[in-house]
Amino acid sequence: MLQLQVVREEKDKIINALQKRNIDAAPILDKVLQLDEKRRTTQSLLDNTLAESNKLSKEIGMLFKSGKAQEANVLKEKTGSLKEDSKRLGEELNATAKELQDLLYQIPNIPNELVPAGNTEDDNEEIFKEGDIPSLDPSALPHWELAKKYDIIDFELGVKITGAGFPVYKGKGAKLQRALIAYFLDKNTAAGYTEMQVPLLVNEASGYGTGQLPDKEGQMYHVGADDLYLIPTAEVPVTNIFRDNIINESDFPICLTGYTPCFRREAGSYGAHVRGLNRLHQFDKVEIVRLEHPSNSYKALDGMVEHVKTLLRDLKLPYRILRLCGGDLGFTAALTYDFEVFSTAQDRWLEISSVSNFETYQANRLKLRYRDENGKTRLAHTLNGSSLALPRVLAGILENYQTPEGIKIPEVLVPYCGFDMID
RNA sequence: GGAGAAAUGGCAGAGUGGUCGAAUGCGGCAGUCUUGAAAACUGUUGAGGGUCACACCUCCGGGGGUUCGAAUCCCUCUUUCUCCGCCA
Repeated sequence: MLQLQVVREEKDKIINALQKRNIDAAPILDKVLQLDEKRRTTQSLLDNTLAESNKLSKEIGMLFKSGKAQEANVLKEKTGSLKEDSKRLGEELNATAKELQDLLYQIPNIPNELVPAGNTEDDNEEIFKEGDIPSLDPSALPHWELAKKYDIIDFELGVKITGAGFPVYKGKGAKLQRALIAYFLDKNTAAGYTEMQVPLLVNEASGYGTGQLPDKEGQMYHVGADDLYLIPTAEVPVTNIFRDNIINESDFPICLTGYTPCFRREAGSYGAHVRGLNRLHQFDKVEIVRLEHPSNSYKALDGMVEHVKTLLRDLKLPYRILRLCGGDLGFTAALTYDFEVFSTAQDRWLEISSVSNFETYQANRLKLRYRDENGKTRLAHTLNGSSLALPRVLAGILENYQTPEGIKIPEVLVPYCGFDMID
């Protein structure tokens, strides 16, 4: 959520910046400013009314104490109309504040100046590419065929138990998955991130805090009986650890990592793009989250990108990094880098990580602040990234490491797996 | 799931109708002393709105009510603790 103060002071700048998202923000910002004005006027009227009746109450108290009950009763009568006024003004204020809040929720984050203009994923900017694309045998298979051939992932079984998009990992497939999780967590921990295990269901306030609510509730599974949401990413519970917190400036940076399953309802895709592991309702992911001082958050973002690079380098997977364009940028992000692994057998890039700086956008909703050197509270910056999303890494490994003899295990994972070949 | 108790500032904890945004202790910050640190001492220290700055307003788990006036009384919800039951 944008800060009101920023909207007040930099309206034109915001309108300009949001054009990159192909949004004309002028009408909504005008409405916001108008409501803000109204809110403040109403607040001021209410404050004066309350001040008046506070004063009278004090006087009445004094009078009663000194035995002047009659005079007190005269004053009492005066408070009646003040009470009505303050009730009416209070309701008006609440209604205005709510309307204002709802509008602010609808405005996405301001893109960083590095964000390229553009409408779709085709307009994303490739900024880095590394790793050799292996030349596979013409008989090379996509991962869903390999999964069947070596009996390591069973999609039909998942359909029986739950439904489409809930695969069952079997034997060496399950073990490889567990190895990846352990490996990623170890790497993240070594890089200074503290490992956390967090709840997989969150309440409504947490959903609002990181921006999944309102508007995107359709993407999350909702447990109606208890009004809880299954997390779509560890970002939600991990970042919400700090909701309503004021932290010391000296505590920056705060670096956390966590492994969780992620649950996404993901409506509306089709064909090969959802085959196999490409798109699931339940998948595993290791996430990194950082809380940063505003002056350091972009340096931190670069640091996170460098860190994710090392994971892919170690796995010897060919990948590229994209800077997302305005049209593809997430609602809450100011700048996002996507990592994609090349799936040789599918002949396409698969997104496996998304690393973003949210600046103060989430922090404003979370009321996540720090105290600066003058003792003033200011909003912190939040960042997060996948390190990494498991299924597509798995797909990439299966497809790129396949040989006529079987699927080789990337060297760094062999100690975690306890085997070096799936055959 | 049943019975009882409780929810106050970063933490502990006082406050049962008016002068309480809230005693006190710890912690934090600044200073004195010290070569430096510790200890001791002194001062300071909740958040939000509002204002050029003040004034002023709101907040004692959430919501509602009684009252001229509520941290304090009433209703309700949530959470925590103790005991019992069930259970990985």
